[in-house]
Amino acid sequence: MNSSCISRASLLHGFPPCLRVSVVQPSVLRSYPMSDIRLRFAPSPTGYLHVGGARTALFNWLLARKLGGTFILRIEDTDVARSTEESVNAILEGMEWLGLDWDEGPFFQSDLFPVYREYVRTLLEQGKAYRCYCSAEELEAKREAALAEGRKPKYDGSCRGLSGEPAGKPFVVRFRAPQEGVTAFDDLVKGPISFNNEELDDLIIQRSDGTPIYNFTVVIDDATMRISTVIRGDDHISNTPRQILLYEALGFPVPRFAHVPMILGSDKSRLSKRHGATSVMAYRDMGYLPEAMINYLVRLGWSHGDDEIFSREELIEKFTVEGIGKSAGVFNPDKLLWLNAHYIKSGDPARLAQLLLPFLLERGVNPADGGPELPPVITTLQERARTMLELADGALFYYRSEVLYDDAAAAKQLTPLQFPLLRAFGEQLATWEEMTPGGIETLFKAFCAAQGIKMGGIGPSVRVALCGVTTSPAIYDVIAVLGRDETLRRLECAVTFIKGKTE
RNA sequence: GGUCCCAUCGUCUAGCGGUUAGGACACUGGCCUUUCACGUCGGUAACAGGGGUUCAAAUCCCCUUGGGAUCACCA
Repeated sequence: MNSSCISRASLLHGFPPCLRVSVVQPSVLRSYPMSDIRLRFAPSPTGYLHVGGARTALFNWLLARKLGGTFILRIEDTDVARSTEESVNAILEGMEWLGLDWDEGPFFQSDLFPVYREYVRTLLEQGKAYRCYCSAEELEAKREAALAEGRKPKYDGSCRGLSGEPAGKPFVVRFRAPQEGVTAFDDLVKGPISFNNEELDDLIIQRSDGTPIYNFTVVIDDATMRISTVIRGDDHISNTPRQILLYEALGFPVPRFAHVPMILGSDKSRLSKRHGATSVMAYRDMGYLPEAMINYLVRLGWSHGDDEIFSREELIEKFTVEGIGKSAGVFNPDKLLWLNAHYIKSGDPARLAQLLLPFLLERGVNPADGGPELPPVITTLQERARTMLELADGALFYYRSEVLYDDAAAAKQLTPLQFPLLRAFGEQLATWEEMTPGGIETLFKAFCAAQGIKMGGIGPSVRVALCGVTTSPAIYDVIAVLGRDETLRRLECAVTFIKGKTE
């Protein structure tokens, strides 16, 4: 291995003592010697955490956890104009919601500008970079002309050989890229990829305002943070040869690359808002569980035989880069919904109760104000809710003091014909001992036998009396959760309602 | 347009020379059932096209076609 190169690089180019986040530095020092496996997620804070970014983060996190490596979060905010603090917070919030914890960082590239400038100076001194005085307008004009004539819109190198330095004139710094030869790498997911160097031009590494540019900072950071494998979106493939050239010019070892395919919308174009929500947090607000999102995301582009359901532990155990597919995949909300339903169905009611609370409060219901305990309520609803929204809506009737009768349901089930039945059933229930679902079922059976009716003769009207609607959890469960007193109260209300109707 | 990447049911995918091409979502038929669901049993549905290599190709190679990415003083 090239570990000697790595340690040399880190010794020579370690972090300056000026990192903004104070908790960061001790962990840097502590973790560096601990592991050679170092992965990172490096989003740019120009928006929320979208599902594509989240999946990239997940793959990095999974590999780090599987191999006992280190997972680093780095915020790529070198574009001061487009980066915002809200975006940083949104990304952090998304990562936390998904449970993707990081071992080092978050680092901010904007804190490292002096470091980058130092490397630029070195490259300049070594003649591996040069000042370019062409204006942005000039360049744009040349590019358009080239495109119009069908030539490559590539920098013409006019400042390559400049020696005089017009003082005071603004300049950018360009990397002097080799114009011949081939740059190749063996991508961990795509296989061997190579580019002719003549396709590459002298990329700008520092703007005229002195700030560095992504393709440069990403190399410096991945090298100094000793990232062993770079897992990122395959929209970065075409950047990779330029970056490799930079690694070499800087004398850094080149990391391994794994370019994961994009996520597409239903029309197979790049996933965007017009396909629906793309923000991870939007899914939380729509009532999705983080484990469903994780499970969905990991299966979009990664597989382990025919397995579909993975716990976090299983993922850490089974994840491999080899399992990542090469082709882009369509984001399928239906499957996400199915996974969400699965996790709601099999989730721990007490935990779901915690997660459900905000949705309930949003609907003006606070279980703390009275009514049945939330976990048993959830148990009756789990297999009929696909999202937390549906779970919340389904739980409302338990907590409303007034049952809201659906017109059609009341018209059909709360009739004078049912009046004596409901009243008689209430009388039976008032003295019934066993208030468990099974016990209540026994009561219903006995009641039906005594009245000479079938379940269909009493069940539906009791349901409407208690829930107000014709669709609800199993009626035995509802009664058990509501309790005798509340059930009797609602039965009485229904009886009164019928009486009111006939008068 | 140049360069690069990709190609199995509608969608996510298994397959890594020999399979009746499997699973999942969705759709759909039956069963279960006091409602709605859940569950369960079954069904429809794919190797983009053309050349090779091979006894044998969804699997390997080439071409075509189709999709995507990228060509910024964005990341």
